[in-house]
This record gives sequence, structure tokens and C-alpha cells, in this order.
Amino acid sequence: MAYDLNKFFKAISDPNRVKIMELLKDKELNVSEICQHFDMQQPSVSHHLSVLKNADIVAHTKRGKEVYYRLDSICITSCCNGFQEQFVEIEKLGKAGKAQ
Amino acid sequence: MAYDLNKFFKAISDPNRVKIMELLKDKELNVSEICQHFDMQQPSVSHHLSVLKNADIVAHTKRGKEVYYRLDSICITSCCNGFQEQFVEIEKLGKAGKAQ
DNA sequence: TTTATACATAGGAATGTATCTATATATTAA
DNA sequence: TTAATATATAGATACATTCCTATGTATAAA
Repeated sequence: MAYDLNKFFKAISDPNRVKIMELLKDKELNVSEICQHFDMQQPSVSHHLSVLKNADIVAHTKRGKEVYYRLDSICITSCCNGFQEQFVEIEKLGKAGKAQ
Repeated sequence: MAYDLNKFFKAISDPNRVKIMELLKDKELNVSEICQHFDMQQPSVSHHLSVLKNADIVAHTKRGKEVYYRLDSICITSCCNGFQEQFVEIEKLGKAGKAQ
């Protein structure tokens, strides 16, 4: 799978989308469930989900009337690692800790 | 150092800024030298450098009339790794290869 | 088949961003 | 001190993004 790094980073450059990703960290949620955690209207949440989907950060499955979204962690690690490798020598990678 | 992840990802969401980062990969360059690689005018390059500087992605040193910019690879690895760790279990990290 | 529910899409207003030209500031050379 | 060079800042314009309301589409329930 060839991820579009620019699309990926644009997608994660919005705090509301990052919050959606956090909600989906270890569970699937449908759109209504995601909406409950925001002040935004449902169409705005749908828009953010489509940006995440378009960047391959989330996948979705329709079950009945509901559409369930889940995180694609391969995309996240692949894009983050791939970007680092463009700029930092391999032997230096993985040494820097989490941003505090 | 507490990096601002949102600021970091917004900064790297622009192709021209990523290209500047590539130019600075293993050498310092001053603004005029960076400008030679772009069609943009010098003030636009200066603007992009200030966005990168503001996100702690580059540092700069003035020598005489010139201002030399260099990449801060610690910022890059710290932000990329820190972001991954928000969403992916530690034991799964570093397994996914470079985006092709 | 009609109605209700879940979600997506369309279109518009407000705001943010990238680029340009013009100009200010700092440093060096004459 | 005056002129030239390197870079940054200011202001304007074009375009992109976010959010809203209104509405379309698919599925399930009555």
C-alpha cells in the first residue's frame, strides 16, 4: 500500500480528527457514538471521518443502518516511520522518546 | 522540550516545507541558497522557514549578513514517535516499513 | 408502503494559509 | 556616512479549510 504522506499529515493536523482517532484507539465506533463526544454537528463529524478515510487512517464497515469506523494502525506507523526515514539516519531512529 | 504536535504536523503538511527539510538533511544552508531551489520569491521562503522554526523543526544561526538554517532531527523523531505511541501499542511500533 | 433513523453530500459563511509586491532592518563594503 | 546585500515583516489577494444548515440516500420499523 502506497500511503500519501502529505494527505496523512494534513489529516492529522486537525485536533478534532486526532480526538476521533483517540476515541477509536482500541474499539470500533459508529458515527452517532463518535458524535456524542463532540459539540460539532453530525455532518462535520462525517466530514472529518471522510478526511481520515481518504488518508487511509480509518476503515469502515456498514452494519444495518450504522457505519462503524476503526483505526488502521499500520497506516499510522508506516507514515510516521517513513517520514522519519526521509530525514534521519536509520541508526538514530527510535532513540527519541515521547513528546511530553 | 515539549513539542507542539499539532504545530509540527501542520508545518510538515506543506510540500514546499518538506522540500526545504530535504535540502537541509545533512547540511546547513542560508536563505539565498534555499531560494535557488524554488520558484517562489524570497519572502515566501522566509515565511516557510519561520513556520518550520516555530515548530522547532529547524534552528538558525546568523553569520554576518547570512542566516543559516539546519534541521533538528530530535524534533522530527520525537514528534513522529510520540504521535505513534498515542495510538499504537508499543510492541507493535517499528514493525511497519517505509511508505513505498 | 409509509415513516423514522443513520449517515453522507451540497452549498455557503467565516476563517486560515500561501503567495505576491513593497518596504523595513541589519550587516558589510566603499 | 552612504550604498549594497541578505533577510524579515507588512499588507493584499487568491485559495483552502472548517463549520453550519438543508437535503439526499439507504436501511429498518410500523
